[in-house]
Amino acid sequence: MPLFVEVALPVPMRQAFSYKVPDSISTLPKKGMRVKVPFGRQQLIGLVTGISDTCNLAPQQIKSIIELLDDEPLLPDSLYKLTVWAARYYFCSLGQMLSQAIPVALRKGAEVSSNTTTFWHLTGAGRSASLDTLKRAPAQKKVMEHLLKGELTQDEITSLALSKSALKALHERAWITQDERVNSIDLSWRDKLELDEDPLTLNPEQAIAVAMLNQQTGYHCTLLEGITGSGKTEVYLALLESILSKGKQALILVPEIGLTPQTISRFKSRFKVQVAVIHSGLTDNQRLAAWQQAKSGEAAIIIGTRSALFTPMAFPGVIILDEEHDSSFKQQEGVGYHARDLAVMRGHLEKIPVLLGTATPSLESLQNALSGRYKHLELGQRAGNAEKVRQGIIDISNQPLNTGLSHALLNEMRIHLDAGNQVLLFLNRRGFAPALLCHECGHLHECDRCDAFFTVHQSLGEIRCHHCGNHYAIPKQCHSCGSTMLMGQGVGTEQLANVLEKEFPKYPVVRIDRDTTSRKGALEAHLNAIHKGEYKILVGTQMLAKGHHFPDVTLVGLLDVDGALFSADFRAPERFGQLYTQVSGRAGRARKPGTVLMQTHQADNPVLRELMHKGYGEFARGQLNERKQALLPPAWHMLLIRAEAHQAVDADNFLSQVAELLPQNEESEVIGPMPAPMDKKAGKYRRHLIFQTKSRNQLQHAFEHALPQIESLPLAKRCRWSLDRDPQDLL
DNA sequence: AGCACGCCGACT
DNA sequence: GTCGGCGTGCTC
Repeated sequence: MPLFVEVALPVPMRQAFSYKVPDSISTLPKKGMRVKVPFGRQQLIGLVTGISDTCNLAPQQIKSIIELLDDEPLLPDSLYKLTVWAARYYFCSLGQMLSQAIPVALRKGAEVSSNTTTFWHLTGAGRSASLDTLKRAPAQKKVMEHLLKGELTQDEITSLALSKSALKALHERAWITQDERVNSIDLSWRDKLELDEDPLTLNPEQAIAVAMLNQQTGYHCTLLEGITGSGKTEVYLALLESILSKGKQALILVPEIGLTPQTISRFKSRFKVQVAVIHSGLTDNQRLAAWQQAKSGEAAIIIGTRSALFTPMAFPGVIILDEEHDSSFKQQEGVGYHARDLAVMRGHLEKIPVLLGTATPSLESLQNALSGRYKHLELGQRAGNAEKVRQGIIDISNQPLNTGLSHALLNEMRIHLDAGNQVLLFLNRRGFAPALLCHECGHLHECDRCDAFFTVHQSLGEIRCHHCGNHYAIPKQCHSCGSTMLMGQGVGTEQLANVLEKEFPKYPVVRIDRDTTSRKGALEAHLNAIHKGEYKILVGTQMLAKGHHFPDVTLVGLLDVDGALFSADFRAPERFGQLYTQVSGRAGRARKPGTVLMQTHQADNPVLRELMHKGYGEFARGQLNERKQALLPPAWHMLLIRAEAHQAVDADNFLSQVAELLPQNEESEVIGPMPAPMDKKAGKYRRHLIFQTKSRNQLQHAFEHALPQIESLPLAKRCRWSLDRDPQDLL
């Protein structure tokens, strides 16, 4: 009887493909095993998603599997289910989602080392046999000579390039034999957990949080809202101790490994267990090794970024997601999955607790905590006796500015610098100047491929578009009127650093942005130098705010508050509130009191005032209310449909047709099509359509219904389009 | 997503 | 005359 399998392939088509299982394949394929199949003119590796003895395709259309790559399903059932759920939720093909969920090495067909090892050794007959009788079988003689020295594993046989047929012949002669032995996996940590250092004494808040967490059984999601310095990591460690001592593993997700080496080393140095750290510096094979350690249960703790969410665990115990508000947990390219949301779903499926930690909860998690879906734990006390920061607003309306710096800020900087401290300035614009302006005709030089101005990079002698990478030498004459009176308009980090060097010649300046840290290890080197005090003035973009601790920084200046508050992006205020809270929580730790100053034209802005005086918690609740009023996430649910075409009308018409296919009523709304905030990018026109519904299920059902019709629209082939569920930004 | 086929501009 | 640009179409 012929046997057919359904295979999910890493292609964007939302369908499975059927293949015949040839007689040459003796093992029965099972759901979740990898197969190599012919696909068009190429060969792909996919996962079996179904087995059946019938197929309704015409026989000549069906090809056969080339190879079955596994002898058992690759993923535990819970992870397979998670992936199926995610593919449905994010409206992508199962194959695409599955290929996100397995290590690259396995995607390329690497072998999963099995739990057993095959050993070859001599039999009694073999030992007493005379090698002279093998004169005419040199290959067999070679095998015998090797085995006389001791037994060999199958892998060693392969690497010694010993002949397979010689092995077979000797086996038939009963001179040699093989046996399978279960690999010794060291799981001793499960029986007796040993600590490498003593836990710190918890303060009452921490102790209560740990007690609450330890009470839970099965699935539970907890938001741990702990202000900077309140000791969240110590709570994680205490929770880990109880999980590990039960013989269960922990998966810890962090925004970016390179940025939090201190936190990682705390996990590593507390327990005498194997810790698998999955970071971007690993090769495909190292990643696979870490994956297998987690799968076998050898690694008790697994620490990684977004993609580590899919790491299988033999003894799942807990998932901890640190800095849960961080936007890097949402994948931006391809399938835009959110590791935080999937972590919660994984916790459900594995029946284990999930802990989300942050000083500045995302509005999504805050809403869940307030509504009671998540348990809400708060840590409000700072460990140690750091003093509260001084905060202030500098009103720069009608104030003379020196390259974006007010007198008030410069004076304050001088005081802090002269006292021997460091000063940190945030400016969210890279480069020298955000635009090149003609002083005579007022022409601003615009990228010819995007709807954006060129940024001037003085040191590189070029103008560069930050949206597509397009760049030219700085023009000598205006492109519009030919005047040579060209000047930079606005201030970027490069120019700011230059001016500060002149203004404060005694104090070395360092600039941290994507331009100065693109080289691998450059960021770490800069951070080290800052910690050693080699620099006194730190100029940087958002990336300087992420998880760094600078104990000698006593003054933080935010130069471009207005830009952050008045953005086309509905999440901009939330992100600003998080940034502000993170930096003000870090200014002046230890004995030194810190000061945070914001320059703005909107000194009376109620949002700013609320953030300053009432703190992030109140601010976030206010923002949550505004989102509810505006029917924005997380109150409503959003799907962003992006379309891109050479002709703007193609994208427009396509999205209009999509809009027709979607329901519009009191609980379901379609906005657009409208030009994307960056209308033209890299020479293509971009349009957006937003589909919003009151409930998650409405969105799911309505769009699932519309999707096949959308895919069959003729225009769907004329433009490039993509779906982004729960979009992080609309740019 | 790849990969091939296919039809129009600047080069040996 | 060809090499190569990317538009379009197909993949069990």
